[in-house]
Amino acid sequence: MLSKQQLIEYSEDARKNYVNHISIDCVVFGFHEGQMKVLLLKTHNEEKWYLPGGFVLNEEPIDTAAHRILQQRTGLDEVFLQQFRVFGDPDRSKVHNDMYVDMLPKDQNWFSGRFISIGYYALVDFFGVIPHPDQFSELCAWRDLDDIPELELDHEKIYKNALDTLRLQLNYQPIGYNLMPKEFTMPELQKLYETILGKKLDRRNFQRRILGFGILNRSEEPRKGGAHKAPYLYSFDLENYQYALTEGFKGGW
Amino acid sequence: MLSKQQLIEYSEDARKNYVNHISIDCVVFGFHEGQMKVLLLKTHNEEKWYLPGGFVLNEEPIDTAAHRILQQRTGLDEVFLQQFRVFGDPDRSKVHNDMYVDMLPKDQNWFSGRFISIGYYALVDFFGVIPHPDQFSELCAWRDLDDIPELELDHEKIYKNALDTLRLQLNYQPIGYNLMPKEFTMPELQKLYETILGKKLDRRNFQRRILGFGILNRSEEPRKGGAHKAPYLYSFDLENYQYALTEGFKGGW
DNA sequence: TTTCATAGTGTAATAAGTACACAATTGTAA
DNA sequence: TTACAATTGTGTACTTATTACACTATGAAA
Repeated sequence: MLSKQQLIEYSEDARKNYVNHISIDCVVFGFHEGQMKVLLLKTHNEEKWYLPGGFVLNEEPIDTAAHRILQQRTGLDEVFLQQFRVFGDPDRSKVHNDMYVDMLPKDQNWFSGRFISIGYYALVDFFGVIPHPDQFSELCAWRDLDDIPELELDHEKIYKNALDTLRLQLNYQPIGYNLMPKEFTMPELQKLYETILGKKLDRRNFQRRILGFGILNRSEEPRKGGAHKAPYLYSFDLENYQYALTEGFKGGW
Repeated sequence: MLSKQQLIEYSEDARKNYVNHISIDCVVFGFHEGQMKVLLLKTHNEEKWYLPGGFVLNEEPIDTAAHRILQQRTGLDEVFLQQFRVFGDPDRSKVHNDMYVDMLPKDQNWFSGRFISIGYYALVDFFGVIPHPDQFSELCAWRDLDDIPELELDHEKIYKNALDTLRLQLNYQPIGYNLMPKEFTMPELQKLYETILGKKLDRRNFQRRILGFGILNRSEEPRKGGAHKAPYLYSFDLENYQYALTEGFKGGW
């Protein structure tokens, strides 16, 4: 929560530079040590968790705004970003309206009105991210998919909706390129799918299917290191990957 | 285009009642005589065509706003409506900004600013619709999918995006209930799919597939009338249809 | 009653998805 | 050095979906 002085400054700046009534919320997915993770913010001195978000500059395309917001939270310039839904319940930001209602009169108070939020989800390279809290937060951190804290406002709804969308996308888009390192083993890639879907997959069938997409190259040298047979290393065939991204996997009708 | 007096009245009303910077545009699909159709508006004394659209009331959920807007254009209370994408290019409403810029000072002019538009598509019963032009338009009319005029602003992009989304949805959702009459023949339903997809399908395979979804009931009595074998009549099994709507058709992963 | 238009139906071939088991390789500990 | 544990690579039979394709049936009009 902002102090009165902070609110005055924030509001003045925001009212001048941002499009009123519009916000952006991002669900940022990363993958590390066999676990899917989401980037969350925790406010100062409170156990209140939020999705990273922000507003749209007056002359800024909304996708650019989402990239800018993510750049600020993660340090990353190029991420896979996709809008997936608008959240426009009139009461969705009521908590924030009420929080600041007494501090500033309505016509000066950035948080006095309703915000309709555009939901984006991002797939990012875990190691590329340097989490930066925003001015409302003391902490910006990864949380495991199966250890998400209670989220404020309607952010749980937004997060769940993003995950559902991502699961659906698995059926007609490749997604690993933005989440995996350059080289990876088949079991590692399988783990990514399993953690997104929240269920186990059959090793052999997974391999056949994913290879069938034709977006992987196998390198000659396997990776050694464990007390077991050395797995092959794979990397994405960028050309085919890009093609699959735009064309989709299976025809349907 | 509004006259100055109209603009003053419209702006005053809109600025009081609607959420600024947000608009809604609807792509309304109907089906009649084997042709997929879209509902379009034509402005007074000009050959300018638009998608039906509107704004969000101050305390109104966005889905409700979309329903209200559609109710005003079609007279229909219950339609299948789905948001599919946000269009937020800062220049997208530039033509309208410029059109009215000299008539009213910025702070009073509803059309002075940028509008970020939430795209909805609707599937409606063709015969239920009584098209009502809005105050900008002299005509509200159905146009065949293969005879869409040039559209103003970014409405062509919105329309095409809606159609693409609809085509994708065919793969994991039933869609006919909102477009077909109570009873229909298999060839009629096939025509719907063909006109959405813009291509011919095989009769026998279509039938097997659609029956496989388990959302159709066949009535005993066929429909007579043509100089050919009388086709069976089908209707949707609402319970299964509803289930398929929420659960989707095929599993994928 | 013949003909035309269009509906109903089935089957073989191919491709995709599922379930399941054994052999190979690496590092570690006996 | 050898046996073992862990985990990888690979193949096959079975089932289910998809595709391609052709004949028979019926109702109305000539």
